[in-house]
Amino acid sequence: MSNLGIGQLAKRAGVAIDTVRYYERNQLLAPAGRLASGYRRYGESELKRLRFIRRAEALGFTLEDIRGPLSLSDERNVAKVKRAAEAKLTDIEQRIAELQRIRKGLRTLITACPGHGRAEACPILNALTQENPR
Amino acid sequence: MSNLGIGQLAKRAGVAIDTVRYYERNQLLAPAGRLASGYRRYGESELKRLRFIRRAEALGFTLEDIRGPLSLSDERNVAKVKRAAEAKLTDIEQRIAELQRIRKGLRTLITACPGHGRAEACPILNALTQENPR
DNA sequence: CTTGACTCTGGACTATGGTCCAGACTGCAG
DNA sequence: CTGCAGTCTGGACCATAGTCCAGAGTCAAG
Repeated sequence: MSNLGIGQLAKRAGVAIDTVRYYERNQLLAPAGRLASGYRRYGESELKRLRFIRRAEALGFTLEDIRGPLSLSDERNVAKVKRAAEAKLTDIEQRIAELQRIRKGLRTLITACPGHGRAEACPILNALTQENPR
Repeated sequence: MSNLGIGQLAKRAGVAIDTVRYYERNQLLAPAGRLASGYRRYGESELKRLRFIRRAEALGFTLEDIRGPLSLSDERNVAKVKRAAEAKLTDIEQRIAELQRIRKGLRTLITACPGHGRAEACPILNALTQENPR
């Protein structure tokens, strides 16, 4: 271990090989060391970084966030990381609120719709069709 | 009214001209009638359809949903429309649940993070870095 | 008839996060 | 040494929902 080809690294991190190269191209991963042949070589630190990225994604961070506030060089900057997490939380809360608004609308319409009969009796169609849907 | 150019139609429906043409290209709108010059002409029904599409989008339907279950030919099929609305509700609820899971994780980490000091004392960084984050 | 606004077309481009491909080269086991 | 698996590169492509552009043609007011 700790001297991995790109295939082994990808497998251990649970990502595709192309994803590793994509991350390198997009500065999420530092350029890998190379063998004389040009083959990339990785150690434990790259594996950790890759797992770091995956966990950050699972917390709702975009790759752009990870490139920026959560970048390699900032992994030790606690204050910046906390601010990034707070900003992301605000963002997530707004998305939840928006989806809840949509859910409420759908629930209201579904409850009121008999599921058969004339289109004019279907509140879903009416809501979509009328000038002032409610 | 009821004999509109694409510009008037777009303005009344509150969308961009390019969006109207995009919808036509993608079968969300039937091919428009044409003048001898090739200019598209629209009436009230197209305006209604366009507004229908916009409202459906606001309820979380994708253009693919609108092309399918909410297509022009199905606007009168109450049972199908209700099923589509129910499926969309389920979808929205799953997205909400996922975001709530993420929100919970972020809140826990933010609350526990002092916002300064050693990186090792920052639960956000620990969660992202460690093998078994919690 | 001129002028400016409107419209036409096909195709390129945006952001996001990758995925896939061809053609060439390398590493390693037998 | 052969052969197969692994890797290299640059670039094309996916979905989503449009947006923008150039170059050409058209409509309507004055």
